[in-house]
Amino acid sequence: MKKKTTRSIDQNAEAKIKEAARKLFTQKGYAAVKTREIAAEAGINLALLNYYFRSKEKLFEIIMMESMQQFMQSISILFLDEKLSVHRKIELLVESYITMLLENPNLPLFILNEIGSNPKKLGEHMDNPTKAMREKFIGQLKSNAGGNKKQQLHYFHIMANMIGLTIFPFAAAPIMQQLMGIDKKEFAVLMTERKKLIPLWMKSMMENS
Amino acid sequence: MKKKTTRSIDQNAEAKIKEAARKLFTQKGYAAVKTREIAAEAGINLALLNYYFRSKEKLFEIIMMESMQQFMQSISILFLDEKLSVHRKIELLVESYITMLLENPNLPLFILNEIGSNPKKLGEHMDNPTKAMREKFIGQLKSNAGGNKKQQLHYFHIMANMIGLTIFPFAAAPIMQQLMGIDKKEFAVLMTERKKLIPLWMKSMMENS
DNA sequence: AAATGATTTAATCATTTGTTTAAATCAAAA
DNA sequence: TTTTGATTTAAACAAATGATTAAATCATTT
Repeated sequence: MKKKTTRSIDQNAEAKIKEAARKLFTQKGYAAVKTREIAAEAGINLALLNYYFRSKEKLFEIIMMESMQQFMQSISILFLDEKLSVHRKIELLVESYITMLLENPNLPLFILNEIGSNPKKLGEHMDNPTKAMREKFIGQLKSNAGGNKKQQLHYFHIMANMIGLTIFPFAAAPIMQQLMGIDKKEFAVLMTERKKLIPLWMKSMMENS
Repeated sequence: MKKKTTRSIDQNAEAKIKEAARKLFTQKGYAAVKTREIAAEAGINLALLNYYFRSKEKLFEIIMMESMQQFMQSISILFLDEKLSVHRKIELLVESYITMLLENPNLPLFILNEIGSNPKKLGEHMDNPTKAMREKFIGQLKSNAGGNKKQQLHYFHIMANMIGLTIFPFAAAPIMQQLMGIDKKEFAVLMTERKKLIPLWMKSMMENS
């Protein structure tokens, strides 16, 4: 009995296919990517794709699930902590997200698209800890209406702003760069600046709304 | 000599095709939409599509161009005005954008996607007045570093925040709605709230950055 | 009414695309 | 070495897809 017989020295085909698929799917979306393209990018034969993953759709499902997890997992760990204040959580979330997005710049658009065309399936891609954390955070936001004079900002605005300020520049990077004449290096610097800036903005936003 | 012989009473085929194409393209993107689908949605024969517009790609080009113009035109008119302050311009822009996006909720994702995969073509879809206006506004932003104590916020941040706060909720609407249990009606109300809120947030952001 | 030219249709073509099949190749076990 | 089972390949299939063709239909002009 053998578990695995690695034939090629470099990297086994399964991993190469997944890597190629992830790159292409996140870049161009499901429909625009052809199976032959994935095979070529992976440097393997077309039939291998269906041998390892039963179909294009199955392969996509896997990529999608992993991307989603990567997207959610950045938060779930630290967000369950009861002792952290909302502001501290925002700091941690923004920091961790921007770091992750600098490595995976086209994750936002990919996920926005996929969920946009399949809103129902969102729940399936999320594990329970993630859901629990989200509930907790929203609860914490709602019950945070403490000693403020003015009425509390709707938690939708707070979530939308936090996520929007963090994620949007990545989704719009090509436009922004082209439109404002900024190259990839400057972009990275600016995004790193935002790790500190966004929490400040969020704070003043929540205080004098 | 005839200009046009409108056969069908309701609406001529050309317009119906364009309308169907716009709906489907903006919903699912170029590759995911099939010519037969457009024909069915428009309630016409497949060959008509190629009769009026030479090909799927040509049809898409038209939809894309019109969408882009719709997106840019909201701004170009009022933004050339020298006498308006930056803050007043922000108020006008946010107001006008949100109004337009409530009518066309999937325009943002559509444009982000298309430009994301074809950054070079961005310039072609923009007319000169639009470019002029953009230059002017950025110039106004840069030279606005007046009497502030702290150093001025990079204009990239200002643009990114203004556009992000305005547009992102629409791009992420399906996720947000699903995740936070908000229906379309509430969503519209919240977006309308943001017409007033975003300019306030932008102000405090630019003052104590 | 007949002619004209625009509009619309059904049928077909050629290519692309996802998937399958049957055979070849290779590494490890017997 | 031979066998065994996993891995890889070339070739082919069936359906989907963008586009074309040739004929039919309709509204208007003559």
